[in-house]
Parts: sequence; structure tokens; C-alpha cells
Amino acid sequence: MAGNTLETVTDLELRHLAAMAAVAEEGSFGRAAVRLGYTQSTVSQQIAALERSVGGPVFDRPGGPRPVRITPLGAVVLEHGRELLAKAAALAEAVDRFKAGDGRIDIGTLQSVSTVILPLLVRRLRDEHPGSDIRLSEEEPEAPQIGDLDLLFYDGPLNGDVEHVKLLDDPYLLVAARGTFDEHSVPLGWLDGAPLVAWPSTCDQPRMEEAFTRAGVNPKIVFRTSGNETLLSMVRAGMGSAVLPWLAIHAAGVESDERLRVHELRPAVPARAVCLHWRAGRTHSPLAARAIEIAVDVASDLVKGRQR
Amino acid sequence: MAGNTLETVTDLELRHLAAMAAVAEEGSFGRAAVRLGYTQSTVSQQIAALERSVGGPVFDRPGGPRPVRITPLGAVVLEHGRELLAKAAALAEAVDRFKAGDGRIDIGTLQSVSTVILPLLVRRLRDEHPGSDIRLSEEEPEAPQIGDLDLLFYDGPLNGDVEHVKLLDDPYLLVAARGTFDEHSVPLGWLDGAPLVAWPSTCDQPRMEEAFTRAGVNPKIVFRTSGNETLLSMVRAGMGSAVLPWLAIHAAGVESDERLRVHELRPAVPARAVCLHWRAGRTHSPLAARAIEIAVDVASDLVKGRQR
DNA sequence: AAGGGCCATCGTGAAAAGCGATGGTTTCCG
DNA sequence: CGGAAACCATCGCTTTTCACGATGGCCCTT
Repeated sequence: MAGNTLETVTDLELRHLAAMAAVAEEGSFGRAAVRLGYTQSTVSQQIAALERSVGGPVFDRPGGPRPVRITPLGAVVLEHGRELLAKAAALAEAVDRFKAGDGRIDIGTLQSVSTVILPLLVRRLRDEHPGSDIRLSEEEPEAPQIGDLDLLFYDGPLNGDVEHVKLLDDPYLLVAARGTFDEHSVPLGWLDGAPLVAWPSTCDQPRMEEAFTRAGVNPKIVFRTSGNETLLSMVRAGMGSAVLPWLAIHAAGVESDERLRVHELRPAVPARAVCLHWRAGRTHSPLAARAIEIAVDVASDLVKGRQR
Repeated sequence: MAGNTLETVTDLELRHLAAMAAVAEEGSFGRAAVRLGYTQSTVSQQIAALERSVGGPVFDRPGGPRPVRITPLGAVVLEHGRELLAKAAALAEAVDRFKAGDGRIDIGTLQSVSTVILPLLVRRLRDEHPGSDIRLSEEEPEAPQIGDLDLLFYDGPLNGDVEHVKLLDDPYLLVAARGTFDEHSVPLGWLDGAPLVAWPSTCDQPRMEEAFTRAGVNPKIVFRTSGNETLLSMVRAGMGSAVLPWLAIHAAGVESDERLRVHELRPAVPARAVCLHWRAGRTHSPLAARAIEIAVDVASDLVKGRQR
């Protein structure tokens, strides 16, 4: 048997295999060349190169107008070559699908951070990319990690190499049982020593409470829970008031609750910043990039709705 | 998303995918280069070319000593790329196995042509290449066709584009019931009008009988069958003699049969030529090439054994 | 603030791809 | 039995690509 054996896998060229497949199907170098957009001599050289790679002829050339015939070696090469080309086509298609925006995205969130934005985001993302695989995971509030998440909703600073975009400033408002305060705007000092129900000390909560302390106002936290409904039930029951971000209040429909009333605080407690984080330097998938755009858009709409 | 999309499957290069896999595993362009036997700058350009092909970055380069990380697009490409490389490796292995001699071979024969050579050939071929797929098929005697056979045993000329090698001259001998003729050497003329049992008029049989006619000798064919055992039973039963090629006589063990005797004919009937045929211009698989060698060798041994 | 690890880029020489033209071979058809 | 036609191999030639070594910028560490 003439020729050297295949040394490395990478000596093969997909171009040559494609040429071979075309020749095998057309039965002629010339027609294969036309199909491939090459010259006959080019195809001839491509096959010659392939034969050099595999170390033997892959076609018998009978000469004259008779079609070329594949050799036994050629049959072996062609059989595998077709699979190879199919795999390559699959790769190309996967890349195209990816770039069209389909694919997988992992979004992390924390309870209480994005009960409003995230559903809206998911709704729009699913509408735009029905074939996509959108995965949500709830992080531990004590130690939120980017991990392998593409995106993470969080309202505070994160350690690690993280970049973020601020979606909105979410101002803290006072929720009290109707009748507790007459004025719409309540001086901060009135809460000194007042009973409050509150979220656990995670996320932005410590920072917010610290703002009270710095103002010399020390409410009495009589109950902590991360369950918003429970919290508001406590407020309704007169156990105390609650200082909550607008998003949470809005999501719970407090404005339309006859037994509750929303007050502004004077001066206002610095709003929490609801942000969307991702690992620094990470190239986003089109889906992730689009998700960020949508999130910003949704947040912007929410702010507008709040101001009305 | 930056960059054009993949235009053709063949724009991909296995070399680039291999480089990508190495980089992904090593976490560094430089170490991947060492592994692949390239320069760092070469790997850098290979990845750049790959990124041009797929239309976007496949690695994030954080800079400094931190390892490069694959992008979502890169993950898509790598996943398929590994499969592609595996297929390519499978192709290379298949080619190697082929060239080592394994593979498939289709051998055709006709009853009565190669009852001795073929079993010996198959035995030796199987011993040399246990992994091979040796297929035998019996052809119709009336119209033996090469078809897609790699090799065909036949003792006459074939129409079509066929090449062949002569394995041996198989001389015709007379088999008679012991006592029919006293001499070892029997004059041809004695068979004029004598009862003969014979093979059907296929393969070389017509040519052989024509030789009788040309010599002015016209035996009386009293029975025709292609079954050698039946034929010899008829001879033993005294129904007539038989003119058979040596190979058939030898295969049936006539020499050691007390009730039969083998005679030479004087002058000898021109021997039949047992040949091995294949489609003209066909490039043989290593297995087929070896099969031809073995067949020639086996035939040569048989001739030597016959002369002893 | 300096140093080291890491990748991108540039310029260069060698190799290869692709093209057009030419030549040899085989078959078909008067 | 020639001549035309179909077909593939080969030869220069140009353009592109490949791989290299050297250089420079970036980022982290010390």
C-alpha cells in the first residue's frame, strides 16, 4: 500500500472531505467542481491532497467519460467523512441558533429583591425566544454568589469580580395600619421607639436600618420575616408598621388595601438600588445581553408608573 | 453581536477546533501551544481565526495570570467541536485499520470451481485478519457477474471489464470404476462412444467437451449433475466414466477410493485454467490484495503437491 | 512602583490554495 | 479508423494563509 499513514487528526481538512463527497455524488471531478464553485483543477488537487492525507487513492479514474469510482479505502473515508460533515453542519447550525438568541440562561435572584421585575423579564424573554432554556435559581440571602450564573438580581454590593447595572432606585416607604398616622408624609423621628415589623437583616436591610440609627431614630423591631404577606398581616393587625421598598409594596397591592396606608418618610431613607450583576469581563450570550436590556426597560417602565 | 455568521461548513478547520479544545483544557494559550507543538502567537491566531469563523469571541481573556474562560458561544462551539474531533479521530483509526488489512471483502465463486482453493484461502485470510468480514457468495453458473464483488473465482473467460490472474492449470483426468481400464494412461479414442457422466454444460465444461469433438471423439453423456458425490457414485456403479479436473478429483479423495481409478488421457485434454477475476482498473483493498497473494500461493502449493 | 505572566500584534519567509492553460487518455461516433 | 468530446493530471502563477520570533500592552502580584 502506497503512502504514509495519517499522522494527526488535524491533517484532515473538511474542505477536502466535502470535495470528496461531491465527487462521489456527481461521479466526476468537473461536475463536483461546478457544484462547489471551484475549478476542476482545484478539485483535482483537493482530492490529491486528501489522498496524500489518508495515504492512498480514494477514487479510481477510469479515464474518458466514464464516471470515477470510489475505492475501498475511499469508501471507508467517505463513510466517516459524511458523518464529519454532518457534525460540522450541526455545529454551524447550533452557532446560528445561539446567535439568533436561543440557548440557555441562568438567572439568580433573592426573595424580596425582584418579585416584580423578574416575572416581567421572564415573560418578555420567553415571548421573544420561545426555544430558550431560562433557568431561575434562588440564592441564599446570606452569601449570594455569582457562581456560574449569567445574571443575578441583588440590591447590595457583591464581592468578587462583578459588574452590574442599576435597574432602579427603590425608595423605602412606610406602611402602617390605616389611622396610625394622619399625614401622608411622616417625620422620621416619629418612628423612634415605634414598633416595626421588618425583613431579616439580609440584602439591603442592614444598610437601611443603619440609616435610621445614623439619624438617631431607633424603632423597636418586634418581628422579622421574609414573608411579605405575613409582614403585612402583622401591620394590619396593629403589631407595628413596616418600612419597605416601593417594589415590595407595589407587588403586594398595598395601595389598594383599605386597612393599610402608605406614607412617605421625611427625610427619606436612602433608596435601595436594585441591580443586575454578572461576572466581570464575561462575554454575554445574546440571550443574556437581551435579558439585561429587557430588565433595564422593565425597570424604567416601573419607575415611570411609580411617578404617575 | 459582532461578526458575520458561519457561511459554509468548510470554513471550520479541525486544527482550530483542536487548538480551542487544548486552550479550554489548559486554561492558557501558551500552555496549549506547548501541548500542540505550536508557538503561543500561532495559537492566538488560530483562535482568532476560529472566532472569525463563528463570528464572535470564544474565550474571555481576563489578562494577567488568570486563566482564560470560555464564553457562552465558545461553549456551544466547543461542545460540538469535541464531537467533531472525536469523529475525525475515528476516521483516522478506521483508515489505519483498513490499511492494516482489516475490512470487508466479497468473494464470489461457482460450485465446482474452487472447492479446494477457497477453503484454504479463507482459512489463511481469517488467521491473518481475524477482524475482517469475509463474505462468500455463490454465483449463478449461467451468467457469472463481477458485480460488486472484490474477487471472483472462475475457470473461463468473463465478459465485462475484468482483469484476472491464473491460479493454476487444472488438468482433466479420467475417473473410471476400477477394472474398466488396465492401463494408467488411456488413449482418448477409447472414449469414443463410451458412456460418460459429466458436469452440466457450464463454466469450462463446454470447452472441454469441444476438445473431445475436435479430436473426433464423441462419448455418450449418460448423466449430468453438478454434484460431485453423485457423479462419482454413478461411476462406482458402473454407469460410466467421468472426465474431471484434478482439483475436483483430489477434493473428493478419489485417489484413495478402492473402487475408483484415476487415469491420464493420451493426448491430454487441455487443462482448464482456474483464475481469480476482479473488475478492471479497480484499486484493491489491502485485504483483497492479500487475498490474491494467498490464492496464488495456495494454488502454487497445490500444483507442487500434485506433481509429487 | 517595579516585575512577571499572559495575550495581541507586526513583519517575515515558507507553504498552500486556487486559477487558467495545457497535455494525455479513453470513449463514442461517423 | 480517425476525429471529436469528455475527462483528469500537471504546470506556472498569483494570492492567501500559516507559523514563527520579537515586541508591546494589560493585569496582577510583591
